[in-house]
Amino acid sequence: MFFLKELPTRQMIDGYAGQYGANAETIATALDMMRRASLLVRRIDAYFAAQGFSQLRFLVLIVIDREPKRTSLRASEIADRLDVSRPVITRTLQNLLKDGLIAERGTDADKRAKRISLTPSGSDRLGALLPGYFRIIDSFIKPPQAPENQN
Amino acid sequence: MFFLKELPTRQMIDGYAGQYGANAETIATALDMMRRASLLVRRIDAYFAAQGFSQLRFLVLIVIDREPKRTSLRASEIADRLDVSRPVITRTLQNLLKDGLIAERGTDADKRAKRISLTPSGSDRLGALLPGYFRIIDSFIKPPQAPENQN
DNA sequence: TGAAATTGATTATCATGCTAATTATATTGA
DNA sequence: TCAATATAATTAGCATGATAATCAATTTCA
Repeated sequence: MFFLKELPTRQMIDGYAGQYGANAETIATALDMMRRASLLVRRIDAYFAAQGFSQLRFLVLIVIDREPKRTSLRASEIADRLDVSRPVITRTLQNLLKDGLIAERGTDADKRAKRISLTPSGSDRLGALLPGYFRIIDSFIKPPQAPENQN
Repeated sequence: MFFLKELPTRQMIDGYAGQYGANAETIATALDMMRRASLLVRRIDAYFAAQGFSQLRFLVLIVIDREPKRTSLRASEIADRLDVSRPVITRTLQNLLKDGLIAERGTDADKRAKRISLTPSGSDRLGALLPGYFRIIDSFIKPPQAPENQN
């Protein structure tokens, strides 16, 4: 996350960056992108929090659901598809399991591994969350009224 | 942060979003922005962590340093300029104080408030961190070789 | 003017990210 | 073949984000 509310003016960036040979235009573009993305991520996180959920749990359900030709993934495959450390995957799966949104089965081939699949309840939950998720993203990019700054 | 490594194809987005009336193009743009920003924030965080620092501490130093015509800010003014909760500001200031990078003085006008200023050490630290910071941002936007995917 | 409300800052506690270390199973190769 | 190495997953413990509750000082206004 990028927490600076008021981005520096081009002039200010020059004052900092100019002496290091960085391009102020480039820096301004990157800072703006980070700030905008942070605001969007904030909204998305707030949306999931309001549903007693989290973006990461949602993404776990998504990667299982979207996998072509398969209904389950190993924990390690889920970890491969998400840019989050393994222990966080473990904990997130434990929570999803506790809530009955996924099911685990051992694998025959490798006794260490687990196959994770969505339960009907997990599918339902995912389906229930998707419309709001897309609505937030959609309205963020092309706002009905003024976006940004909610404080 | 947005943790999905492989963004969904346009087709896949249509499969999810189309039924909810969202524009797949818009969604794809937003997901791409979030992913790119997340990767950049990761690099920046790694940079500061390698220096035993953090992006937030850096931003605190920046907002004090860049304030025109003043050499100190109240804690609450710092909080106003950063999109982070007050308790996090308190803790971050405590750490910066412990490291001797900022100094605190009470205010005459309001005995609750604190005026925060950079120490020479804090100024030096900020100056030492800036070049690397801009270099990362600069090279992320226009990469010398291939960017993205470090795992 | 003094009780009520507000404000600046902090503490307590929780959630969620991380790395390092551990456990159990599989694989490799001298 | 069996010791060494690698891999899947977990546990332990830390850092840093959040909210709710608290304390002290200030401001408001009946």
